[in-house]
Amino acid sequence: MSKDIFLAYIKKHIDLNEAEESIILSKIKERKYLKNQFLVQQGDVCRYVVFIFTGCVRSYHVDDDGNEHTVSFSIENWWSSDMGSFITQKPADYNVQCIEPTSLIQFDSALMEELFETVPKLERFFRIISQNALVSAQRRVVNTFSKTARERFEIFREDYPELEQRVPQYMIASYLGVTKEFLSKIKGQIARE
Amino acid sequence: MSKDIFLAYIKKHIDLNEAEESIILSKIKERKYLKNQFLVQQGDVCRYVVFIFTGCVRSYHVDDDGNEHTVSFSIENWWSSDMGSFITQKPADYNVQCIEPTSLIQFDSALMEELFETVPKLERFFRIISQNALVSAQRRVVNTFSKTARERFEIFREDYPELEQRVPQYMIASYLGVTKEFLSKIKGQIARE
DNA sequence: CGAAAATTTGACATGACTCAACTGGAGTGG
DNA sequence: CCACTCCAGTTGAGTCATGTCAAATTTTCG
Repeated sequence: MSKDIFLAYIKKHIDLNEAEESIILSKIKERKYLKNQFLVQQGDVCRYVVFIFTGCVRSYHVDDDGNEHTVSFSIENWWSSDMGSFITQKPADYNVQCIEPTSLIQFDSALMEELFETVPKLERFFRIISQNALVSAQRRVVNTFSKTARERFEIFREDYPELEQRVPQYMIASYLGVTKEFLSKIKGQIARE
Repeated sequence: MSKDIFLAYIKKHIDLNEAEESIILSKIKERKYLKNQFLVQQGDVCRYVVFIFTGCVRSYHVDDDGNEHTVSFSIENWWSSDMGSFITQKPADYNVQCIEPTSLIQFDSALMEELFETVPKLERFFRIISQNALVSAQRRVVNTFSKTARERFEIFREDYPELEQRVPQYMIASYLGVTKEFLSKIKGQIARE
């Protein structure tokens, strides 16, 4: 059952006993979204952090010129949210939208706190997750500064080989920080070699 | 006393009782570094996370072409480390170097785990800290993609007004993701207005 | 004071963007 | 099942933001 996926995922990072497992199972439930549905819209307050069973979700910011900038793609066994908005309860900087039909667990603040109280180990779990995400985000900053668009694209392909198939090219461009036209030219250039 | 700064800082995020405070105080001690000393060198394994009382520390990556890319500046009441290396015990991607005489606390893995065991609330504390840092890092990625170098510089000035005085310009340039020459031209342009 | 480091400035080069036109599916509906 | 539209992707010409390199100037500090 899909909730077990979640337990298995937690147990990659911390140990859980039976009691803790059943507490967690009792508090979470699966929810489904359709392709193109929004989990958060930029400007709204983000009420949930989600854990994804199946599907794919994109977080992106639309700037003053109307250009989209993809912050992250989240797929099976990963998290998504506008954390800044979730924590501060201020308007979200990002849209969070399903780009496939998606099945997930939604955690609101109350549920989070309840889980932390009843299973304090989960603080550790989320600490570890957050630290890992921070390390990736910093690496992305450095890559953006030190690599050309083409290199970043090649790294992206290696790091997330499945995503290139699942995600429209213009979204990948906006994740890499280039225009869709330029990414297309890069692909052309690679193909010609 | 400077260790109290650390307690006060923790207490901005979580509550501590007397017992917890004294446990923490008993386990930490101040250490001083001179200007230009390295806390970590790229390629070494990072053994510490540090909390800074006074001074300033820079994390930066040197790429294959020999160019520096600043990941972060850390000053009073903030953290520094190569988290990726600290967590995985693999060679560090970053240099972490004092750019002022710096007084700090060093936490190695053993001390971290000991603190987490004796004061479990600290897991929560570090979760919160990490989440906040993640939010900033993501915002930085989006800014890099959506703003010009000049805009990024102006945002930097607003966000960290003190740093511009304390940090050499070429390091700021490498934090913003531009060359030192180009940042100089931006400043010239701003001054001329 | 003198040497090294940091910053400024200018000429030139280029990676990446803009805009506009074109191509090629993937629906949709008549 | 064809015609039409819509959206994604491609391609090319021209432009711009930023980089490179080298020289000149200023600041820092032993």
